[in-house]
Amino acid sequence: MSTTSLQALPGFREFYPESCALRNYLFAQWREVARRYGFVEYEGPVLEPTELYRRKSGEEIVKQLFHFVDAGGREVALRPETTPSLARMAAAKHKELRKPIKWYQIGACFRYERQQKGRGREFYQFNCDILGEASGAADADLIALAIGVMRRLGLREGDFVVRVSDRNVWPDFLQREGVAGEHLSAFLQVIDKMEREKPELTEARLGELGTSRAAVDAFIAGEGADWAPLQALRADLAARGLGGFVAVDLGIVRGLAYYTGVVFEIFDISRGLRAVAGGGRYDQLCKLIGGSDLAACGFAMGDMVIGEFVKETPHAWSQYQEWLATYGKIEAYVVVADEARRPEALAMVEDLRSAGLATDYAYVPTKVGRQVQAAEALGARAALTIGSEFPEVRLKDLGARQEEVIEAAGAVAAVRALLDRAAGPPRLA
RNA sequence: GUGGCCGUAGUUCAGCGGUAGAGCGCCAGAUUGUGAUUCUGGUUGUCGCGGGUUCGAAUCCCGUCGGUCACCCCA
Repeated sequence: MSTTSLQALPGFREFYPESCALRNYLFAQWREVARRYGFVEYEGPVLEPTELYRRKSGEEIVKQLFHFVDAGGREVALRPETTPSLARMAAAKHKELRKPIKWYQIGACFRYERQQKGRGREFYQFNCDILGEASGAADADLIALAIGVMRRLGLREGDFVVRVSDRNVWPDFLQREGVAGEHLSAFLQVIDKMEREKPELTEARLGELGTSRAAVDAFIAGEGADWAPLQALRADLAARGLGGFVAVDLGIVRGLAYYTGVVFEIFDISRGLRAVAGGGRYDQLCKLIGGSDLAACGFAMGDMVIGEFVKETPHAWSQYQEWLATYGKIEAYVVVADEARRPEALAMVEDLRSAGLATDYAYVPTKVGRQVQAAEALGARAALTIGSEFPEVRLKDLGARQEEVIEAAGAVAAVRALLDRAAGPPRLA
C-alpha cells in the first residue's frame, strides 16, 4: 500500500496543449457570452472552511470533499462548487453594490468521486449568478444566457433542450392531495426518478405517500402546466425568439437542497438526455451563509460534459476546428539560410515579435528544408529567409507556396500585409 | 460505495504457454538554400506492479495499482 507513485492523482487532469486548447476555447466562449449579457467576472477562494459546505449541504457532503486539517489546525476543503463562496461574498458587500449584481466565475472545483465519462475529481465550472433581484425576469435572462452559451458553442435547436420547472409547484400539489409537508423530499425523489424507474415502482411509492401516478400526471398536464411563474418565463423567452429551446418539465427537481423557485437543466438530446448545465433560484442561501437577505438565481456548467458534447456534435466540433486554425499557431518563421547572417536573422525575429507577430526560428544550424518544415508544422503562414544576399530577404507565403524577394527594411510590414491577406479570424455565432 | 471491460514501443493495437511484433509517429538519408508524395535505413519495451502454477508465463490463477464505462450520487 506504500506504493509511492509520481503519477497524476486519479481524476486530476493534465492539460497537454491539445486538451488545453479545447478548455481555453470553452473559457473564451463562456467569457464572451457572459460579457454580452452584462456579467462581470469575479473569483473566490479555492480552499474554504469545511463548515461552509456542511452548512449548505449537510454532513453527508463531507465524504465527497477533498478535505483535511491545515497546519493551523483548521478544517478546510477544496471547493466542490462555488455558490457558497459567492453567497458569502455577495452577502458581505451587497449593501454597497448596485443591484442587480450580475457576476460570473470560471474556476476549478474538486469532488472526491469515482470518475467516469464527463466526470472527474477536478473540473472547471462556469457559474453565472444574478443577485438582488427577485423578479422572474432575472431567471429568464439567466436562462437566455445559458442558451446563448450553447449556441455560441455551435449547438443548435434540436441538439439540446432547457427543461424548466418550479420547486414551488409540488408543495402546492401535495397540500391539495392532503400529503404531509414533511414528505416533500421523499416525494421529489420519486418524481425525479419517475422517467427512468419502472412504472409499478413509481406507483407503489406514490401510493405509500398518499397520492397516485394518475393524480401526478393530471397535475402535470393541468394546473402544473399553467403555473404562472413558468408561463411568464416562457413568454419572456419566446419574446426573445428562444421559445424553441425551452420545455416545461415538472420532473426537474435538481437536488432540491436550496432551490426556492424556478429550476432548470440543459440536456443533450441526442445522447440520452445527459445534463450539461443546471441552475435555479436560491433566495435563502445568502441569508444562511452570509446573514443578509439577498434574492439570487444562478446556473453552472462544467467543462467536461459540455466538452464531450462539442466533441460528439459534428457542427459544433467543426466550429471548434475553425477556431483552432489560428489558436496556438505562430505567424512568422525566420529561416536562417546562412549561419553568417544569424545576427541579422535574430534582429529580424525581434522586430517581428515587437510588432506583435508570433515568430519562431531554429536555435541551432539546420538545413533550410528542415526549417521550412518546422515553419509549416508550427502553423506559420509566412517564412522569411535570411541568407547571404542580406539585406535582400525572401518572403514566402507558405499557404500560397509563393515566394518574393524583398528588402529587409520593409520585411515586418510585408509579413503583416501577407498575414492580413491570408486569413481573417474565425467567425463564431 | 457496487459491477463490467482493459493495462504490451512515443501512439493505436496484434500476440493468449515455447527467444517481443505490426501500422502510424519520430530520427536520418535520396548532389549545393525550400514544405508534399515516394523510396531507403534507423529508433524505442522492467509486456502496469507483486505473488502463485509450470521445465518454461506477456499469455493461466490470485492480489494490487491504474485506466475506462455503467450503476449509486450529482451541491
